[in-house]
Amino acid sequence: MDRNCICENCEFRNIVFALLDEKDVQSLCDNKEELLFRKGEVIHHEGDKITYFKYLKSGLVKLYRKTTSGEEQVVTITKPFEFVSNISIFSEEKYGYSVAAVEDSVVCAIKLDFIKKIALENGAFAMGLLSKVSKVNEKIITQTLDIRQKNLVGRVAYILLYFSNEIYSTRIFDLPVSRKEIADFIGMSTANVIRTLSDFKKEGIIRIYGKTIEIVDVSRLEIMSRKG
Amino acid sequence: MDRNCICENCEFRNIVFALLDEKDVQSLCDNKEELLFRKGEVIHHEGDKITYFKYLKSGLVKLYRKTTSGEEQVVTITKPFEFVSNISIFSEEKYGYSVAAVEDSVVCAIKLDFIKKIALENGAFAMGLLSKVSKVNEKIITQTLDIRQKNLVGRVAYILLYFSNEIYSTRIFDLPVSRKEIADFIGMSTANVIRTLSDFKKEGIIRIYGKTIEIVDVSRLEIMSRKG
DNA sequence: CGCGGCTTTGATGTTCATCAAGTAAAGTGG
DNA sequence: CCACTTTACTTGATGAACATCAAAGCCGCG
Repeated sequence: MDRNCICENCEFRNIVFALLDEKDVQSLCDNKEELLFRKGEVIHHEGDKITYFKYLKSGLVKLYRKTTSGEEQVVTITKPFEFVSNISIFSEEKYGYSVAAVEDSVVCAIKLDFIKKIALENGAFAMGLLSKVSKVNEKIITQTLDIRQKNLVGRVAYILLYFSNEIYSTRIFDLPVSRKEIADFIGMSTANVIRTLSDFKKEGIIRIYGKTIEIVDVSRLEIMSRKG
Repeated sequence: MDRNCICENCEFRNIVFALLDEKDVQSLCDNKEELLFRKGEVIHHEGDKITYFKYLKSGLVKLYRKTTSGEEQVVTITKPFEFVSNISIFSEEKYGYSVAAVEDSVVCAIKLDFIKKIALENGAFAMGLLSKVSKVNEKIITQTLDIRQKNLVGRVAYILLYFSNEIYSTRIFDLPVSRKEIADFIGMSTANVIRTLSDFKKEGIIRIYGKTIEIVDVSRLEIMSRKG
């Protein structure tokens, strides 16, 4: 029982597992699996039964769903230590959204029953979960509403700033998704996303080398993001 | 201590307060306030400090926020027993959204600290909250994504079906909001919302008597809602 | 009964999707 | 490693969808 548990030092512990005692962290460790997904691989499909509490340890994933007309609608793209087994994990039987890796990703999966059992016994832990779930959902809602209020130019600018500020924290980065995926994310046509990126390039706001984007003029991009 | 507590029979008890014992329900009763808001009155503004756990007992409310360009963006319109002190109540200090009554409404308000205290001691109760919060958030996300994927005609059809099916459960009802508010909800211009309603009327899909709407041909409306 | 806000309709212009055709890039199999 | 195939990207031209503007009708309220 005194063997080492790597969960003890997991960064995620401070986010929702801070309030577990040693015994619980130990059995957490026994109940978890770490899974590697390569770029492009699907972590789960919408409609799959929810049996695991999953979160992203490293990499990058996209949440998406199929629309009635068969196209793909990207809900959000999210980085480590946000839930992956979004959104409905504590309210539904089945996933409402698919999740796929857009970069090589490591997912930590814990049996949902186990999480629920601990939460029932430990109100503080349950409240930690509640707070985290709220935060994640709130982010998605805010982002979706933010995007909705903008026009084409504003949306493309927003996405570039999102990757730069929220995901990579750097002015130069590799786009982890295709132009089409960006289009599915912001609800515009692929051709117009590309056109807008070209326009930004012509105006000297960004530089493009294939998948690599460099933001040259952050403040102008911010202005464009604030509506159009 | 054996005086009657009306909370005991409140319909909301079965939704999240089912797992409280008598003592807790009693002190819940002592800690709550019921507030009446007239149509048009604001229940709280975005940016206000969150101190109460609030839910709608009767009536109808809209969640909304101001966009950067100063317009109003309606997040959702929600009926009794959904949270009003949405969305960030367990994760933020301040409201991210305003809430206003669109019909005369009764709101039950309980000190948030009190709710948190109970949740910390009672994991089952906390899990009930978690489940309910997830469900409410999920609904908002799904609705926002559903609206986003539709065109003008589809959005107007969707809203009519939403009021008819989700809110009023009847084919003939009084619109609780102005045309402009519908426009702010579905992200289209007021003029085009009106035009589309007129078109539906001309085609015999609905009948309009001022604020009163009668849905004549549900199935055609459903077809229009499924994309355009 | 007159004023202001909500509603309606038409005309005009902008924004954006779609289509098409071509180029670059990235797999695939020999 | 090269030829081949496929998939992603790019750009222009066209038309559809939608916003905006303006003018008029309606309705409630003081």
